[in-house]
Amino acid sequence: MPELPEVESTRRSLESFLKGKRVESVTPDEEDRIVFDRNPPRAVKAALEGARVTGTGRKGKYFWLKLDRRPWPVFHLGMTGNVDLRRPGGEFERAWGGHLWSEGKRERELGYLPFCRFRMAMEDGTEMAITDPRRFGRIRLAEDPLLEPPVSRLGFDPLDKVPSTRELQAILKRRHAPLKAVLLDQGVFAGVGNWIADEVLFQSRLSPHRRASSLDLKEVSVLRGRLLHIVRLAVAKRADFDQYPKAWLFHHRWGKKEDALTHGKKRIIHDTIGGRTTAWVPSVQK
DNA sequence: CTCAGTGTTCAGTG
DNA sequence: TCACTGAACACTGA
Repeated sequence: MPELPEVESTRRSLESFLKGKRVESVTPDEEDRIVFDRNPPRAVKAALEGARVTGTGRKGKYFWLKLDRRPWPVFHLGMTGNVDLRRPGGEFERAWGGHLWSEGKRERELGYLPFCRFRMAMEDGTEMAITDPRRFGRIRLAEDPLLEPPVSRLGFDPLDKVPSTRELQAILKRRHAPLKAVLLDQGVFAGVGNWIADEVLFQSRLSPHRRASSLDLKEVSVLRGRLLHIVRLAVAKRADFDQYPKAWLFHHRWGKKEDALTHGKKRIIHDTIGGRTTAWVPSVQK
């Protein structure tokens, strides 16, 4: 699920649950060499246990905990990763969405989270868990996340420093790939994922097949404006889908239904562009 | 049984 | 070197 709004909402939850607290114990999945691809589980455990969380950071879809010593843990949730949190004595709840949603009843009763790859308990009993069925997510250590790959290779974060329309046009001028593919390029638009890219194109009335280099200044300006609007609104809503405006393509794009229509009753079609399913509306997007 | 999926990386090619 | 494309990764659920 996680694109920028889900990850930023997760970071904010972590900030409120963990900041200022000391890590009591860490329980990684000891067998997992996929999620822990660079640093073994025991190294992550050693880095965290006994350290105090002083804050959190994020760029694009990567986020990290700041500790009172180095290195710091850096997380990526991949396609199916999620963070669950619980207050002392409480139940695990998802770190993003309108309300922190509860896990299923069975899991609650058993105190068990399916596909749990990492668990951390603070001195006051607060707990954080990462679940990830597909294991495309990653947990790594870094001395300074912003200065080392992969975070250092990211482009601009739409919530952070955004290039001017002219600067953005200069970047796009160099790219001949379809606009959709370039929007997904984390080296340009850090944090943009499949649904945000499609939503930006829909609201900008631009075809996902357009070559990025073909946009005129006005089109770049609209694209830039829609990107900022969509990301800011989604973050303001804490990535609670139900609160996104009814007119957003988001609510109608799922399922690849043959007869899918937008809020305005326009036909939605699905193409594969940049290797990803792209939902778009030919009668609106040119 | 087959296939797609809210993501990233790497190999091959131009 | 850079840009682009498609496959691979891992696993569930439709």
